[in-house]
Amino acid sequence: MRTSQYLLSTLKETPASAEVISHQLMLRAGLVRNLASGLYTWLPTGLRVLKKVENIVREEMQRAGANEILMPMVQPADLWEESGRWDDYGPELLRLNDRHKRPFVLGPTHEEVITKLVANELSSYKQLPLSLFQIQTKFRDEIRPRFGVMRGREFLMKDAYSFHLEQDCLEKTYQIMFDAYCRIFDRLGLDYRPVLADTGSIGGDASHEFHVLADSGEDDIAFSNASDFAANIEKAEALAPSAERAEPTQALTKVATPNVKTIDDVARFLSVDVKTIVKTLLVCGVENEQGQTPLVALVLRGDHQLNEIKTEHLPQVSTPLTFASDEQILATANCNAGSIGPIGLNIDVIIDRSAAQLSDFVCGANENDAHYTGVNWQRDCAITEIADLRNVVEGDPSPCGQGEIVIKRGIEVGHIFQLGSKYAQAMSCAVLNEGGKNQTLTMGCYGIGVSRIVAAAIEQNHDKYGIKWPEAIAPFQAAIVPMNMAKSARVKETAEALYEQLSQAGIEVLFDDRKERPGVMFADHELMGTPLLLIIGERNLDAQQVELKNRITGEKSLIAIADVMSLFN
RNA sequence: CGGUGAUUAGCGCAGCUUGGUAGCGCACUUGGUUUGGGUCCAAGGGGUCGCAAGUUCGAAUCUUGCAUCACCGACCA
Repeated sequence: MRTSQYLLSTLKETPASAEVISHQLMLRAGLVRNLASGLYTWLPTGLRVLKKVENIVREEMQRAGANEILMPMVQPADLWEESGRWDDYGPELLRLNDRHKRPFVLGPTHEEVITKLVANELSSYKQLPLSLFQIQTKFRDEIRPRFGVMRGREFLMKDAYSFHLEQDCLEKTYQIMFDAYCRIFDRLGLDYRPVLADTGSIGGDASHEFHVLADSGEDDIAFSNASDFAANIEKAEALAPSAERAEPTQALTKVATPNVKTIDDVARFLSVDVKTIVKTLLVCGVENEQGQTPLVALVLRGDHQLNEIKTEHLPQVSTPLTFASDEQILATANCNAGSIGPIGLNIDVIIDRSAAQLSDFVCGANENDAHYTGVNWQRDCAITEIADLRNVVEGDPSPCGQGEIVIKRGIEVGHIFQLGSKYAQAMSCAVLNEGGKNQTLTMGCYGIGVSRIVAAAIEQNHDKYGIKWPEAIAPFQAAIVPMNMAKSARVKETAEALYEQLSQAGIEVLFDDRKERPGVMFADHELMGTPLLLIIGERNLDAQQVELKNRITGEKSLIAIADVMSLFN
């Protein structure tokens, strides 16, 4: 490719809207352009990278035995009604009508379509197991698109689905997919970790997310500093404190705390550590026989954060997790948020493991502008139920039993999941088993955010000059950069000949044939992250040499023109 | 969904307080100059100032409404 025929589109200045480095560089290097919130056009350079990522993913999925298919992006609403997700999926699901006013959705994922397909196509256990995948555009109407293609509304995803008669077969395929994912991210040259993930409301036994480690990531990952343990913070268990609860030493005392509302206020007002305060959160419970939804109280140590995923798993708590309104709080606790405590509440009270271990603590008095000090469990307030409600924090013992928790940020680029039979059941996806009986299938699903990988790779591989692509996904393998080609016939001839030779050999080379000064060319190629520059100038032509510059190492060297081809073997 | 801010040329911004012919830098075009790290000089092209209504002789500027975009928050007990 010649730059004179190519849409280079590099920018000197960073567009103001770009927050994270990958977004800035994707705009500056001319990879993408924004169309509307969360919607991006892929320019030639960006598309080259995207296609390379796509091909690696495709090759490894095929190697793992999956068949590629392509499903429609627009899906009829009745499929979603059949699975129950028309009501459950929420506002991220973009719904639309056709000219006959028939409802459709833009596919955010394809469990419904694929399960329907397999239900129609398969009739015998002999056809199992079966893995299918597609690489296709998805649409999710995100509440807050951000970070460029990292969290766009429209994005490219590889989604694979496997179908099995039995759980052990699913587990085998799950492991094959796990290994395939490791190969994919290894080949992409990314620093990644598989981490335990929550299985969500769907249930199932196992789920792993694959995270690229980067400070700009939106997920917190809990690692052990002494083992391979890694889990999404949503999933990481906070173990019960090993120490016994200390005996009470203080008397229960009600103190006036005018205008003291937050935990920090309380700590400051009473001059106590936030760790000796408990906070009581009121959330909506599940509907009872009378058709009412009572509140549920959650008690946590002041310095801890509620883990919403763990909380949603509690049978008493409604899904999705909903915090009580001010009116509900007043009706239940006789006070405003800010003065709630567990003592005397006549609703379910669920106490976090760490909060349950406190003694002589502080809590709200269920009376505005009042708190209790010297509170002790059992003496002042019965412990009815203890659960793991909080996010782990650094320094907690690792749930694997070895070492302490360390927390890092990650970008989720893959997620594999043992789905079970939720969709197969809903869509009547069954085959005849060996005994001639209809048997509902069990499924696995396996996703990779292809477009997100491009951004994640940049987050991990850049410097002040621009992108430093891992070789496997660089838009070009090399660029030919002639010095003053317009003035030197020799330089021009050499560059043209080399370009011809490399192109013929199928090397992806960008020939910078613009009439630009060297500095402009160098800056553009460094911004775009071309791994290897072939610099052709008068000064080395007498010796029949070109200069090489490596983008990753910055090393320069000379090589005979005749030997250039050998670089690409 | 809540809060904050923004919207003026392809990009980055000024002008608005105090209403009176729409500007700067980058990019682009032409000519010259320079040529191994974003040269320099000159001359140009390009904007319904987000949209709509209002005030006014006159609105980018003042008023109101709307839209879009961005950031923050959605842990309050």
